[in-house]
Amino acid sequence: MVAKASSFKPVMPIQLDRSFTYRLHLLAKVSDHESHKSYLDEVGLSLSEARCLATVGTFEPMSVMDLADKGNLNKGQASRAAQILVDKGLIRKKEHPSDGRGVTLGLTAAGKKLWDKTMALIDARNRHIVSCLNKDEQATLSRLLDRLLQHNIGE
Amino acid sequence: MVAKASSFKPVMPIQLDRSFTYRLHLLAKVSDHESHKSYLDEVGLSLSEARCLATVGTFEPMSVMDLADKGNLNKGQASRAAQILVDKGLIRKKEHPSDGRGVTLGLTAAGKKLWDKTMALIDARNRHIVSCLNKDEQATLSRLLDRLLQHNIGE
DNA sequence: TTTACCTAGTTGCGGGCGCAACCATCCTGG
DNA sequence: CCAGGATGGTTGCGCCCGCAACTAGGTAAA
Repeated sequence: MVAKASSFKPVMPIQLDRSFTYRLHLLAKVSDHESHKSYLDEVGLSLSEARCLATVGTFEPMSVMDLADKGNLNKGQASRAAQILVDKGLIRKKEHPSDGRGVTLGLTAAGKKLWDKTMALIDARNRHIVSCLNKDEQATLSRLLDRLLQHNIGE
Repeated sequence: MVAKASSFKPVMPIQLDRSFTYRLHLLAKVSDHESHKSYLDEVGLSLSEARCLATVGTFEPMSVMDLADKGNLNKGQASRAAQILVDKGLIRKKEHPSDGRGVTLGLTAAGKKLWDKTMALIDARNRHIVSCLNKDEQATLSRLLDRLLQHNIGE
């Protein structure tokens, strides 16, 4: 007999590992994990550091709050992420000219150099992850993603 | 003039917040966050606890390694998650009959009751998250997800 | 001007997770 | 039998993140 401790499950209520949230969570985890390794190898930055550098380089000059918005972080995390990159000499923190509370984040020269490499890496990762889909399928996925995001953000 | 600190960006190399990894990461984060709140409200379990309970209830009897496999956790996390649910009186840990190292995880009576509620919740969350798509679109998304997972797992 | 709120940013705390070291138990070959 | 390796499970450490408290600087109204 098979281990008897369990009750019968004649019909599985839902297929746990077929559910959207399960697969979505898994795909994001795998994708993040691969990206993390890639960024660490190629530019010596963790996933979150690379994302932060990419964001600052793309939208500079920006405040910490801007970084939080664009990077989908809370302000605490944005503050810490920025500080890490400042400590690494990749971004610069200046005081805001007219508001004594605010700061202005921007790339240093070293940061700019690494930003170029990082953006290329991010691009490569993005192309790789969907390389199993043809152009049409990629476009479809993109549209569905947008719909899902719009529907699920701020519900 | 606009803040001068930044260099010109005549052509944006890639649209950071349009990239697949960005949107995927964001969608998963939002989805997990909503699920977390829902589970906490309705059954008093965190996201990971609810997932663990759902998994054990679906596949019991199972070992800690089985839990790690089915729940996409490493064995450390699986061990801790199981212990938390044991401490909450929801699952039971028995020693494996023939292998002194192994344990056998299964639901307690209280765990079974909460499992029912939890599975209903997970089902509701899953239906809600894709409720903005019609049946065809959901099926398409499902197929694309599977392709992406197959391509990106163990690359 | 002074009081009360608002906002930008920092920091402490705790949970989730990956990783690696570590035990205990088993298995296999000599 | 016993030495060495494989395997199941636990635990310590560090990173990432959400949350909330806190500081400091603005702002508006009495």
